[in-house]
Amino acid sequence: MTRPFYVTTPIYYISGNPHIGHVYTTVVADVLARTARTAGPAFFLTGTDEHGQKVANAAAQAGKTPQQWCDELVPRWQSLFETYHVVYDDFIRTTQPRHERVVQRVFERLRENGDVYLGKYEGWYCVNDETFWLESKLVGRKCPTCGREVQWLSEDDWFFRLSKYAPRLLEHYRAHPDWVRPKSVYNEMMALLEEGLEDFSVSRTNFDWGIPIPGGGGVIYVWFDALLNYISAIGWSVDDARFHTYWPASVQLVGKEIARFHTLIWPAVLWALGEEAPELVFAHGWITVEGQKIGKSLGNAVDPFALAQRFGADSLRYFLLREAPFGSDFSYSEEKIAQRHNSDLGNDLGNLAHRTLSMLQRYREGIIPKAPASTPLLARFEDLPERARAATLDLRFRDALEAAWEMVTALNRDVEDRKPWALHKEGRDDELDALLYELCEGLRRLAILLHPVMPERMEELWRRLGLADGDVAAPWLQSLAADASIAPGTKTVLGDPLFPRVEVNGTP
RNA sequence: CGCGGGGUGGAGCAGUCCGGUAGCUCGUCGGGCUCAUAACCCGAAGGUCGCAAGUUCAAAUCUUGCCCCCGCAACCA
Repeated sequence: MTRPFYVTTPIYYISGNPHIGHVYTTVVADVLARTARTAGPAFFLTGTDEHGQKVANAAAQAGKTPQQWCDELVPRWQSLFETYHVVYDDFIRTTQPRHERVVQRVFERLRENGDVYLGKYEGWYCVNDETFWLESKLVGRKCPTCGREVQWLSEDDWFFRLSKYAPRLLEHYRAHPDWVRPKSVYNEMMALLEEGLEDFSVSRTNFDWGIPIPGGGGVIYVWFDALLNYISAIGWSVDDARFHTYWPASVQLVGKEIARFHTLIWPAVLWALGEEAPELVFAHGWITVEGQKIGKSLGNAVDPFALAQRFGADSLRYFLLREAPFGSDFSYSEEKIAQRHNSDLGNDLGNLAHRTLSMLQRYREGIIPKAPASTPLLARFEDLPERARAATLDLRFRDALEAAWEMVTALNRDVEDRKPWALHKEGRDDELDALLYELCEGLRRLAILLHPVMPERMEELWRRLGLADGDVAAPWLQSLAADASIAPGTKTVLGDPLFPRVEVNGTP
């Protein structure tokens, strides 16, 4: 029995509404989980990060308690993920007792073994950014990030002994050069490591929206709290058997700006607890608009609900995975989405399905004809599913999709080469049957192959092919076996185009 | 000298680690086909791979210097 594939997204900080970036990470995790499930069990965790001063402030401004504020916002995130056909196995919230209990236990454990100790924290503090700044970084007494006044703060804090783990981190990085990807992030983290690491404060006393420190003395630093979600959700210290079924995680997805928390601090905390570091942390790039970072302050945030409405959630999923090599930044625009949608999905794949089903309707009353003795084209793509799955689980989504499109192109070309309309006119029925069968079986395989990326549309294609609901997500060993090919006599349905074209101009 | 990424035909990108005919998508132009969502198929034009020097039989790819753009730098993926 293979170990389950455990994939996580960062938990999302709910100080505002979700945007396309949140969809990005979560969809990627969903595609990984769905792909892993074609070969075995998987567990996909996402959730929300609800503590910290920013949330407290936002709630206060809205005249609500922080808990009320979170309770009202969480459903919005969940419905967004639902809109994008994301199916997670668990959704953790850092305000849930199951999480708070674990965080406190971790804190106690580390305090006992000395990895958390009492020290003094002093410095210039920016309330807005919840950040301490070195005097040299300040811009005339103002926060270099947000430009607000900073204040001098001095407090007794609990510290995590990160410095102690620097040698082990260095060793781990050298022994596992692929544990942080892409390479650029690995290099950056390696550089930070070589500069040396300092212990950092894991408690806060100037506000109280957080998990109380056992024995009093403020609340636990929100990042320390948040990181632990990855193990609290799977039962660390509560259900050891369950925990060890999943941990260490197979892939932890993060945005590149939070890579250091996940690749320097996180493994150290895990080691302090006697646990293993995750197998892979992948820090992906940013979606930019015209080369600019998306942000509320820039006013260029796009409502992801509206995008799904306009292009279809599956088209967006496809776009996000296909557009750029996973890891690098990529520039997003509605024109680009429309282009991908129209050309790749509408013209290539959608049209292939439509012309095939249409010819089948016209020439064979929609019934799958008898299977040909051999189909060289299908044989040529025999290993495509395995190649695509390997690329996907290696987070090379673009390569996986390009490989799938080679088959789409080959099928379209085969139609031109063999001219079914002529075969029909000339009454060459066996040849026509063979071609139509090959096209339908090709579509069946594409539906299986592309289902993790476009679950809803591929299920629809599956139904059009007259196949049984649910089987599209069956294990590949089963659905791609030689005897699983589409059965002659199956009744298909033409239907409307799967990916109707959208106008490219007319940007709202 | 804070760290890092990038500059490749009109646009967006791959290729650079492990030197050896510069590839993909879109767009443009020409042709074919008619089953199909003005979709599909074939062909063509278009690049001295940021600049300069070096190494080499050979450099987008290695070395050095320079120019330009962009991220990160404790909580916006």
